[in-house]
Amino acid sequence: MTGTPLTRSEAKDLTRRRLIRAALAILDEEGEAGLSTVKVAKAAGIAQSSFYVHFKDMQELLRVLADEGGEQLFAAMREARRKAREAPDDLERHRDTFRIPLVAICRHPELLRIQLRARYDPSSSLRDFAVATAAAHRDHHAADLAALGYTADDERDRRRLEMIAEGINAATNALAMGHLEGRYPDLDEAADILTALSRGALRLLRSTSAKAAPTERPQDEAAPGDGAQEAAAPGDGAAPGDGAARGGP
Amino acid sequence: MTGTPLTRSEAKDLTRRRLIRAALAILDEEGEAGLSTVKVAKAAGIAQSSFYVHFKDMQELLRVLADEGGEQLFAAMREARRKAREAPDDLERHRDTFRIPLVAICRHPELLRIQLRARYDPSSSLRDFAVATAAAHRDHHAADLAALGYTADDERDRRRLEMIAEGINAATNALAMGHLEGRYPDLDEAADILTALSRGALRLLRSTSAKAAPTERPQDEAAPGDGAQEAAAPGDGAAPGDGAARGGP
DNA sequence: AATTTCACCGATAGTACTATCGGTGAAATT
DNA sequence: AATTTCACCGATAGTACTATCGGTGAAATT
Repeated sequence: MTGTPLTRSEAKDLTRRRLIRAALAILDEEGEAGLSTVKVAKAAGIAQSSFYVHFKDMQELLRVLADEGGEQLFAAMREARRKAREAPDDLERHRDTFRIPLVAICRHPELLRIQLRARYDPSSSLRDFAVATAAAHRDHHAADLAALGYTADDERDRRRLEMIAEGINAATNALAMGHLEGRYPDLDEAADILTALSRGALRLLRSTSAKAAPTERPQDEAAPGDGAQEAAAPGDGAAPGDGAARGGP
Repeated sequence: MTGTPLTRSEAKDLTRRRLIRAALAILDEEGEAGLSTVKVAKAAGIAQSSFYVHFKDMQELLRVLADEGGEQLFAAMREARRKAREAPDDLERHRDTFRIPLVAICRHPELLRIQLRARYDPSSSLRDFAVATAAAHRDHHAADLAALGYTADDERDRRRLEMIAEGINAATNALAMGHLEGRYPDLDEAADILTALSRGALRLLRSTSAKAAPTERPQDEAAPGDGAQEAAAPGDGAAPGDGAARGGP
């Protein structure tokens, strides 16, 4: 309200941030097609032509947005994994592995929404970013599974881990969006479903990789201090008529 | 090559179809942002202004496209379920429930791609269509699970079935796209992963719903002739430390 | 105090697109 | 054979946007 003794570059930086903010809001509300220098500049409170004082063109603003958004998403994910590792017991910990990403998504849904849209849109300037982010999440998740003891020695197992990670990530995104759309009011329920999905897939991985290399002990090169690793998988390799029976070409 | 004795309305219908074809191709290759009456008309071999002989505006063409595409997708899905029911043994049948949708998607990837893009894009004319299609698939899948004996009596179970269906569908789409991007060359492997994911989730559903209503026999109102229903779930309600332990509000 | 810098402005040329309108010739109808 | 219909055409007015350019005044520098 009182004095705003801003230096010139501070003021510039402030408008720059206002532009980015405005772009993010418009992107979320109207989509990439609704984005224009006119709208962004107006929303930020400057003339359309002044847009170019801050960015070469809209493409550049989007690139900056992608960088920052990616950073934010990744930070949220790191945080999630960290918190999950801190959980009191292994049961809560495993559930948190799914609940925390859900919560993180719901805190900044616009980032995921924008990413989901751009992922398969060839006309999107954010496509490369979206593809890279999705890949990073997938690899991160797959690495996490590997650290849990589901080692992937041969090509096929590695691919399986990747598929599980990608599938679970897709399901996580879908349930988070469903929550935001009001269909699944309780995030804990969603986390339970994801936990169950994950367990099922990992059980498959366990049993067949045990068949492929029966003498191997997956704990060997696992992450430190993960004693109980996967409380589930009771009957283990016993799942009777599982897909494992097939011996493809 | 020889004579093309087309009646006037036949010729008109032909150009109309060419317009739709062209729009679909451009939509897939360049996205909704790349679509224009200029491009579509040119690709169909007519003048831009003649576009309006066939459609009121681009919006209308997209609506027609959505209707036809939705019909096609749904037909493919019905076909998939039908084939799955025809499979020789229950094992193959269950796997086919996942393999066939994957194959169907890969036969016409542009339809899914377009749908995935529009799903969360507020600027898309196809958004309503995409949302409706996704809901239809989810409900269809959930109904399928219910028919398998996973009855959903109370609100919570119904929601769980829906979440599983939505999660599995999202994973199916993700793996199909991954296949098309060359990451998962073998669709059978992807089907195995989906089967495993599904089994895990259904095991959860089984065990907790058995706890909630222990005397109930789910076969009662299930689809006819599904004797073996879910070969898996061996230890059944025994899964030791599953999420079922939690009794949230 | 004089000078320079620069964030911002309004005006505007250029681009891409939509949607209408009058005209044309062959198909369809009479 | 005469007339009508209509799928298609080219031209064009209108809209929305991008990106540049010269100008301005306050901040920053000298």
